Amino acid sequence: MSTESAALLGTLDPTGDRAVFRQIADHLREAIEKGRLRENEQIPSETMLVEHYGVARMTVRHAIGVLQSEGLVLAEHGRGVFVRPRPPVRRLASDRFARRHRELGKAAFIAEAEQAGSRPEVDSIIIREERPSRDISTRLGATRKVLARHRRYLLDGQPVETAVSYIPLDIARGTPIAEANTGPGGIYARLEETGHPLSRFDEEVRARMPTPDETRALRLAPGVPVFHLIRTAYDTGGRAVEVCDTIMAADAYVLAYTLPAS
Amino acid sequence: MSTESAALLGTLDPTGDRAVFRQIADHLREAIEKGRLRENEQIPSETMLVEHYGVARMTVRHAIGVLQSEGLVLAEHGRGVFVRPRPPVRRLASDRFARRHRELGKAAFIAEAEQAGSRPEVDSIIIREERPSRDISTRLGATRKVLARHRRYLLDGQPVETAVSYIPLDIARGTPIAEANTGPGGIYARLEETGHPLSRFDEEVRARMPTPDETRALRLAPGVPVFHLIRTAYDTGGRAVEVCDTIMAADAYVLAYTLPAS
DNA sequence: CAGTGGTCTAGACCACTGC
DNA sequence: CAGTGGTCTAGACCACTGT
Repeated sequence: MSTESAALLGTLDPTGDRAVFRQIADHLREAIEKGRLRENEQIPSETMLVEHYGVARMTVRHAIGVLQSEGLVLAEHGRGVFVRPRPPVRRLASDRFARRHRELGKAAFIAEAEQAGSRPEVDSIIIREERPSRDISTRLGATRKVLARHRRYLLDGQPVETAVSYIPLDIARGTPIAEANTGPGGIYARLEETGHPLSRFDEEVRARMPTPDETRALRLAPGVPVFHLIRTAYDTGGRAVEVCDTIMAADAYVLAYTLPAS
Repeated sequence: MSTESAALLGTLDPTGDRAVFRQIADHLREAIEKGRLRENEQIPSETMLVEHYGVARMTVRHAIGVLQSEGLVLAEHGRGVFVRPRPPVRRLASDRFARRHRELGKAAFIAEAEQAGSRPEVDSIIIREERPSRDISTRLGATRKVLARHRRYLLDGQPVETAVSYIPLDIARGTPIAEANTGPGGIYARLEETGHPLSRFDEEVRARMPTPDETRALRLAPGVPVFHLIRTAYDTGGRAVEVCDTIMAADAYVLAYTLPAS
């Protein structure tokens, strides 16, 4: 492997003012981008890089740390450092909450996953009454008591999304919305049955690095940001009847929207 | 300051198996989240943290590196490490390409910025004919030659967004679309005038960590992901007439969309 | 100038993986 | 067991900031 890495990697430029660890990171990044190192392939070990470049081990580790925080490689303790594969991507279409889907009788996530040949699961379900944060309360029209539905979604055992729905208590109490199983079509179908036909959803999208809690809940690799979605559902009377706060692993999703031109 | 930091920070738990640098990062993160360290406030210097915890300097630096990659703090050489303020956020509404805005005669970016009291600029403009990538070509219906319009947007001197528009050459050639200044309402207004009234836009949203090029072009701080938007404009005949590929600093934007319920 | 962060060394010991 | 990455030390010298 040592002759291979000599071809794979360049040599340091000692005159330039670019830090050595950055030059090493540049070499490896280029090898990945040019395809000389492929997905899931192991990059040269720290020992080999130390020998190849003639630098201290901490310098090599620093370079690898840069690539990790860029999301390009993943270190596995005792095995090696590997080029990160692009995970399969779920595409969320802007019509995913259209009524015709609800009428098919399955919750959106389950139906989509099964169609894609994945095994969907929902766990960590907590349903309880809460006093909403200021932000949630504002979005729900100054509501003071809500039903909160927490849950986590998994595909083939891999967590991909956590979500919390907030529904004003006067709407949710005594309905299947307060049950673990909300029945065919999910809570949106129940809202429409109980006097709140839906007119539209407003969705806000943010992206940021995860908190340690989110890293744990979604088993995120280093260098993977999260999408933070806040969706508000309105009934035909213009009342906000649900706010859904969702965190998703950004490398597992493409969000698709259609915007009107008129 | 040393007495203050003793109150600010906890003490290490030598029995637990959580690494020392993680414990130090946890203490600082908690201080930031609980508000004991405010926006733009300097955190204790490396020297102070070394004394407070009785560890090597590299250990303290590792802890600070964790917080940097989470986007919580920003190190300034020779000054100190500071709690990152949340930058002012631009909100992109889903009606931002509605015809009524174009008819006001200003490009969307300029109009929005001036209304918000910011000073908008556009630079790095490159307009040239290109052969599109496979992906762009597919989105434009297998077009083989396109006009590419590269540019960068700034607010108050701070770069916030880079964008490249691709327009099939048979549509763009000989029109103001091929000029640096496309005139009132921008290229969408010109497309509508030249036989391509617009019907809708499809927009795809991704988020990931930036490449080094993007870090430079947008002057991104460590720990800030980017939004990657790919928007396709369709005319009323169903033809894709433009693809716009945009990279935005994710900490400067909230994307807002409206989804239909029916 | 003193104080700050940035880079780098040359070791040490540990924990995990796979044979 | 050998080889890998993870943590940590105790120094060194440098570059930048502000007074």
